[in-house]
Amino acid sequence: MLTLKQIRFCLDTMAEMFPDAHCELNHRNPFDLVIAVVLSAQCTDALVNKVTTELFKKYHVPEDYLAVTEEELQHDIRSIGLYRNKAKNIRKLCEDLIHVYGGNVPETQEELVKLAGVGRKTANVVASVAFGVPAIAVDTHVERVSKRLGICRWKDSVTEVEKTLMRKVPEEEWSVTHHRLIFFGRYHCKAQSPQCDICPLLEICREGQKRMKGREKK
DNA sequence: CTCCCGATAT
DNA sequence: ATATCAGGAG
Repeated sequence: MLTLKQIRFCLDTMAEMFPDAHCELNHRNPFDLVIAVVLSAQCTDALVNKVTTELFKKYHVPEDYLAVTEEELQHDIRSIGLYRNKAKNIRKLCEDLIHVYGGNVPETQEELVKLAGVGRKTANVVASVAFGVPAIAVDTHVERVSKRLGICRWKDSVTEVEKTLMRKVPEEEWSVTHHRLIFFGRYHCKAQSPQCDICPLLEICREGQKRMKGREKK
């Protein structure tokens, strides 16, 4: 496990590598963001943006998603994958936004997670990006990077990864750290081809050193 | 735990 | 051909 000082080194290095790490899901307002993040489950953000470019021209408010049939919405998001679940969730989510929240998106994680298709990770992204609430959403990149570097343990659940990060990173840095971990994971410490050979964190990375050793015997 | 699922990289 | 992608519900 990394020391607090080593974690600091990781965060500072990632800040240099990705000084402009930010939310890459296109959106005009909190409502669009909720839709985009729900759609982004198990799907690249590039593909989500491709779909929402057209989707957001057709749908603007929760009522719009209820004005068409579920089959039509499925068709409009079909290239995303998991489109049956997502279409159903989005419609239920829009109903609740209208009936419980007066058509507005709630601002706290507690309220957000009650919405259909919105789990802990999505709630954190929306609260953080749309409303400036300090949060660390643990997605596949944050989890993989935290485990490879040794910020947390391999066996840790997503909830435990989030707790560990919140404990070891100052609250005012939660949101930027979250985005830097994602960029680091998405563009450098990639799932299938991590760039260990040119990684500035190799000296403190458990997994990276293991991988580089396994490569010498070739 | 399984299921949902098309697009893309490897 | 297979792994992976800003996961969540049952």
